[in-house]
Amino acid sequence: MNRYNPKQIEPKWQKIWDETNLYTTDLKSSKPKYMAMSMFNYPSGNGIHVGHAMNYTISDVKARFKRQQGYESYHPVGWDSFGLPAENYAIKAGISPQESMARIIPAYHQQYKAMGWSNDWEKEVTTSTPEYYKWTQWLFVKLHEHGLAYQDSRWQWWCTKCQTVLANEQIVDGKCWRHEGKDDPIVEKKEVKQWFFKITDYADELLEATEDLDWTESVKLSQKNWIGKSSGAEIDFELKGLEEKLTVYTTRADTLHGVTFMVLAPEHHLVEKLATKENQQEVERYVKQAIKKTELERQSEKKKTGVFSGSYAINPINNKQIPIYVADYVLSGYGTGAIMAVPAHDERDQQFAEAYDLDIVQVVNEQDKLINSEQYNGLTVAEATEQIVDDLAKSGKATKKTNYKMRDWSVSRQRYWGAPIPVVNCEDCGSVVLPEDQLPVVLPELTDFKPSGDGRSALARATDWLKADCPKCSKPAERETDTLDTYVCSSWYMFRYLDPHNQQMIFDSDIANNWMPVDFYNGADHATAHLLYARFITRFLNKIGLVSTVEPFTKMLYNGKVTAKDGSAFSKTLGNGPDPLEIINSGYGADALRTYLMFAAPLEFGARWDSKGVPGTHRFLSRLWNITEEYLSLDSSSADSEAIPEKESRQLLSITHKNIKKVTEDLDANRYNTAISSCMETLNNLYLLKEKITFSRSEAWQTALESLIICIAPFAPHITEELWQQLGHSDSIHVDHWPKVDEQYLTSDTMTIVVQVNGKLRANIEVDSGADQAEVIKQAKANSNVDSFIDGKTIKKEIYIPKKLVNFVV
RNA sequence: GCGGAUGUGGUGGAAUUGGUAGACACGCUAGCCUUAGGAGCUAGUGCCGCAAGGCGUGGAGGUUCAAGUCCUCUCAUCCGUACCA
Repeated sequence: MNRYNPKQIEPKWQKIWDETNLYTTDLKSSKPKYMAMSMFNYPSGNGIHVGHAMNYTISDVKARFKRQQGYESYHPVGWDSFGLPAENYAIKAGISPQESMARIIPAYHQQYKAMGWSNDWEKEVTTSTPEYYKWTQWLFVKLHEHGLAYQDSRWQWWCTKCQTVLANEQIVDGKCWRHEGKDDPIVEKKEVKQWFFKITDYADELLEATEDLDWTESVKLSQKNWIGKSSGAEIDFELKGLEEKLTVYTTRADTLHGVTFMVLAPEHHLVEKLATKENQQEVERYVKQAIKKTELERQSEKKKTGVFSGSYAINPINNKQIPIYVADYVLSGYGTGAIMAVPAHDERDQQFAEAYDLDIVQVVNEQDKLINSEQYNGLTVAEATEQIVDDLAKSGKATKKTNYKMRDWSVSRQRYWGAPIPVVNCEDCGSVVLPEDQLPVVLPELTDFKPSGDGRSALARATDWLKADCPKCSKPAERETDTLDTYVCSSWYMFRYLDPHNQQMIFDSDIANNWMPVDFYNGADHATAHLLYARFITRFLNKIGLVSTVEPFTKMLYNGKVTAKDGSAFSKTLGNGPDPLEIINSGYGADALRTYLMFAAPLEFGARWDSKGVPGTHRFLSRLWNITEEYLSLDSSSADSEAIPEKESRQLLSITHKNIKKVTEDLDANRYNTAISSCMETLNNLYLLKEKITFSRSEAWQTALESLIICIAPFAPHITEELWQQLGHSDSIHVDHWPKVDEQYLTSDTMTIVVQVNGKLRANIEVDSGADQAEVIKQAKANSNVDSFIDGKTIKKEIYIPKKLVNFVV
């Protein structure tokens, strides 16, 4: 008998699948479609790690399951190949990012294939190729055309290591998302001219649609918090001795009588004007020092600081004079960058008031009613908020206003390795976006990829490339040296997967309308950034009529990460994670690795790495192999091999169909771990049955084995393909083979009834399936163990749960 | 702080509408077998107890014939977030 040898069969089938294009998707197929994918990979020199193995196996199992069920299933593959690591590597190693990608990506091909993932390689997408980024640039042009891309000079988070601007989403614990190590610097602020995408225009619809998404709840919640909608009002305060007004945003207009001071953010444009002569020096000093501070420093400072400006504002509700302070606990980026402070009802204002000895006036009592508020006394908070804003609005001093935490998406990066922003800067016309027919703006080849040193990217060194004629006035001008944030590339790649070679359009709308949204999407990261950007861009593509869907991903599963045995993260820098290829090559094979990762825990939990785990699933697969080999070695020529007794056949088919039902339901519901355990249980039962009943080349045994193998196929594609073939099939198990549950085998002649006395288990009895309540209770009482507990006692109550349980209360 | 989740054997984890707690796997124990291997097979394995039986899902109450599951309080851990006016 052959032993199970993954080292032999896995490469064999990988080669056959490749040669027969088994996983090439026909996007125009008449079959129902299914698209399952994981967030695509950022290729680095290190190759795949066990976390990738986890992510892509999840979507692969899904794609395989659907393909077996008869869907035209698409499991795409691509590379998010622009970005910093490749550029930094290029600076260090002295080879161009183009060159290093050309080396790295083919190595990934080998690894993906070794994992047995059913990717469609004909439609592979690489974001750093001009064929792809032409359309990333095109997207920029279109967004600009529709008023959703604009340029603005702003204080931006700046990573000194990357020498580039960062979006809020790219800051992790006050540090750059690429440099969050212990010795890495905290981010700084720098005023830079940037391009922005106006995602805030879509804030409301994104927020509203979030509720209905079939996504992991925690991601939905993060997105809601990230958008951070709040309803309030803007209120104008007149300034003593100044023409200008000070506008504040508040959600608590009801507390207007409790305002005892105003606070401006240090960056506020009125700070300079409001600082009186006596206070000027101190204000300037404070502002200078506050702007330098980083978010991390502000966080660690528990004490509120600030300075008095010397000026006063007039409270529009009662004309009282209120002192104006400058303090860094007020942020310039939120609301209007200025607040009305109500120390009695806001903790931060209270801390500030206590530190600077300012008045605290309570205006709301414990019953949430207004006090010390003149004609508004007695109103509830909700009533007063409404009425005060209405009253002030009559004289134009207040307007209702909705505010969002979410900022516009900054997309400019001062880096070489990205899609050039398709803009020409002309002395006369300013920044001019290129017309479509001048795309792509191809990234020039360079030898030195370091930022130019003047705040611009390395592209400033490409002197020939820099020269371009202004599309408006045709005068000589200079190209933009910033490139696009890589999140732009990844915000629309799922569309390109559907039409990767199209030279005329970003993608074909007919195909996209058939295939979008993606049915299943998973990943262990990017809850807010990428997943929000992709939703935004999809909505934009819908608005301009390119696709009928508004959401990119129907189902999003936020899976857990693979961690060390104690639950701690594998460190990238230490490289202490297990190497999937090493595990495969050591003889356990990809099937055992895949099965372990999917079996170890629910997908949302992630898997804890246990070095005994893969040997465990390898044992399971070996047992599947061995029983099949033993079955195949039975004599198939004799007449009595045809059939086994009806009762035995029924036993076999009963466990078989129970398993089919369980696995089908679990795969649909993404409960992979219990699907696998059901298959293990079924296999154990087959081993037991083989000793108890006739083990022969019979239809029942053939069906039992084949069904089990089909159910395991999404997890372990190689061994199942091999056994399928050995069982006499010439087609692939992976296409259009999924068994139907036959209900007749799910019922049985007898049922097991649990018998309790006073809620405690006393017996399990087997009764006829047709038995009624009286009959079941009669048999329950007849049980000797039950009898010993009820004998001589009065039965107060008999509870009967049909087909399940009897409980005697004595 | 706030928001969200999760607490079940030595370990990872199972348990439809409340109805046999611990499926499946790892580990461990004993026995068998052999081509002595990273094997394979069989049996056992929540805790206490010789047993009958009792106890048991972070803790304390409660509802119920019956609670891992529902309610109240409480503790712990993890994740997200960070002065959002």
